[in-house]
Amino acid sequence: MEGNATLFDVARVAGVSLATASRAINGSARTVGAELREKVLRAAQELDYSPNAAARTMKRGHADVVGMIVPDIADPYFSGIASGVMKAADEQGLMVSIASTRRQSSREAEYVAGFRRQRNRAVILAGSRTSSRAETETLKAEVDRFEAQGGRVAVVSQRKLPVDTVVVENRQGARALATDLTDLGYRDFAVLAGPRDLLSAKDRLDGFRTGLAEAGVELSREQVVNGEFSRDGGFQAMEQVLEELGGIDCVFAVNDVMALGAIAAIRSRGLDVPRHLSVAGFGDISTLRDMAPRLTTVRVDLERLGRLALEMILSSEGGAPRTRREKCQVVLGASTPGRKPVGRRSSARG
Amino acid sequence: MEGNATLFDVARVAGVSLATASRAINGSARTVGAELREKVLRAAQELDYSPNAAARTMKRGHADVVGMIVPDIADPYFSGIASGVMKAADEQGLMVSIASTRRQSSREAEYVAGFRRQRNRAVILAGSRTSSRAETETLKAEVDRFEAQGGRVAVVSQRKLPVDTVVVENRQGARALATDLTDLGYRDFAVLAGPRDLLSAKDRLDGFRTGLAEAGVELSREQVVNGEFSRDGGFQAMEQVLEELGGIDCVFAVNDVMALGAIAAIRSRGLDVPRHLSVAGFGDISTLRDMAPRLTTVRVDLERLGRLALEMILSSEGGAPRTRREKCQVVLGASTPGRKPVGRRSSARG
DNA sequence: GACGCGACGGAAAACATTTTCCCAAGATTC
DNA sequence: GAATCTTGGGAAAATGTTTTCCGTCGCGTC
Repeated sequence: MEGNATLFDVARVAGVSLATASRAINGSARTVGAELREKVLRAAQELDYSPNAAARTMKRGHADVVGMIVPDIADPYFSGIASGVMKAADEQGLMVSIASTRRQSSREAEYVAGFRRQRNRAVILAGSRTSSRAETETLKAEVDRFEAQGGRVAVVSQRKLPVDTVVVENRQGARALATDLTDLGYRDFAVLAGPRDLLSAKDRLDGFRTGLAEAGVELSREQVVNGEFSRDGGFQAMEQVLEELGGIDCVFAVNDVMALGAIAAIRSRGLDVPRHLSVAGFGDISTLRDMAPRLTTVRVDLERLGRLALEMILSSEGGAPRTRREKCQVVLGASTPGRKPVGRRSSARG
Repeated sequence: MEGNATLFDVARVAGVSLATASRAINGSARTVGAELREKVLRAAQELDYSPNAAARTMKRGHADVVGMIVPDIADPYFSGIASGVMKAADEQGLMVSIASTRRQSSREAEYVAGFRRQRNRAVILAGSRTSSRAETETLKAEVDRFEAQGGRVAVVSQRKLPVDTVVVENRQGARALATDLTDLGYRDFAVLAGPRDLLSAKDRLDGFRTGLAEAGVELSREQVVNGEFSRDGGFQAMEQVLEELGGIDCVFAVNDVMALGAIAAIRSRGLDVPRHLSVAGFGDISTLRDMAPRLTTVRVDLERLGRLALEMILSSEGGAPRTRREKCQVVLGASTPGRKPVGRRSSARG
């Protein structure tokens, strides 16, 4: 009971060779006679044998582990994706290592390097690519190294790196949202646009702007306020809007937690959503679905994104990187009731 | 560029021995002459050398990875704890592997075994212990094996296993909540009590009952409804309460997402919180802090729990298992306004 | 009855590190 | 000036698998 029985010990106890023991335990192409197999299995049981994954990894050249990098695991958006990855990984008998960059995207490259050291079979990068050229380059260099060494990489969000990608159709979703909101009668918007260099944020803003333009609505410079991609970022951006902007009837926050912060900011001034101001978000994170008023948002199937990314990686034959586009769907809630043509809101709808 | 340069290659290019290369790169007790070290480092850089963690693990006997097991990573409660673990792990240069049991606690033992195969340095079990004797036994057996092999184990929740534990003072918190609620004038409660065999759920119920008893309030059998530990579980349990129970003025859901489900159920009947019914939860998950009305709940510092668990593990000298108790604090919100002695609620407070 | 063949067991060679032991050369001490 | 110490380099063992290659045995075939 000194702790670690090795396959060698198992073989000795079972009275067979190392090769036979190995074949009996993890079932190779070669068959092992029934009684010997039985003996080996019994010995393993008796010795509390636990195969040393590190040794196996060394021999095979890769670990049956996939790494995942997220900006913040406590953000429901990413924990949703992670949940999908983990479910799919479990079905494939893979373990998942997760690293959180705490929203410093510069750290992604470090973690990719870390996963390379572990000889992980694959890495999934979730969360927005940035528009910073330098960062993208260092990340790309690290990703190349990872792939050169035999690993696979997939990204969930934008197609910015030449790897398998699950693209969230942020533009399409935000554009559809804009269409629906203008159909409801809104004309005067503010957008809480997240960090300037975050592509998801940027795409959502762009798509929204496109949708508005199709309805003949322009978005001026002051109507777009940047801020952190978090609840607090939404809160602050909203405060700025409330102080500097008048005549707004609807606020679009480029993600749900920012919308949450925005609503908090609005309420902290004694105003009401949607009576004084309507709010829409993006993502449809589950914890917010029961909020009153129901937040108008754009639904993204987060678990699905994660699952698709993992499946893509595993089915990949090393050919050209593939792209899978995932549509999103507008969910209208009471946070953006229809406006009467006159300019006063109807208070029904839910 | 065939992918993987080994330390041997680095040594060859630098014109030194394997031993020297190793010492230069990971800095052992032995010093290496400045110019040789320089040469080695340059060679490593040039070759894109990436140390093989598996080989290192094999030699050392343990991987610099900590495993973490949670019931559901998409639940903000656990992603909060995970976030704390990951932050602390990062500071220590450790990687984190996460496994989600999808609330089948019987799978915990399997994952511990999996982490044992990986030779992980430590495992953190988050989430409630169950009261099932059989499950606890198999888990304990697996934990013993893990420890026999040199790994450390910590648990976040109850002290049910003889390992380092961060105990959440569920009883104390729920009791304080009961005290506060009775002080506010509530007398007729329903408790949405979660699964029967989940200790966290059970402890919160017990503590709540104790607090009520101190105020002279009894909880009858019908006033306690079991259900899943999730939003949907809360919803269903609440529906049951609404159908079968009358005269209730306050509902205590043993966790926040259940409270969320309960509120949804209440509203789906056209009733209002807190006008028709007050609701309290447990956990104070961050996404719900901006909900209107503010949910009365018991705050648990989730990140802290995770951090403490990791620190406990690392500082552990293999002595007797230690226990660290973490208090929780009642947060009163507008979801449980003070009742007027007469029986009508004052509508202020928030 | 020699020959080929299928099935199955074993020896041994990797896989990439870390670390112990040995050794050489220069510095220090009496 | 010899003995001892210190400093730093190298050879090689050890870590636990997987897998290739080889060998053997029994059996069917011509």
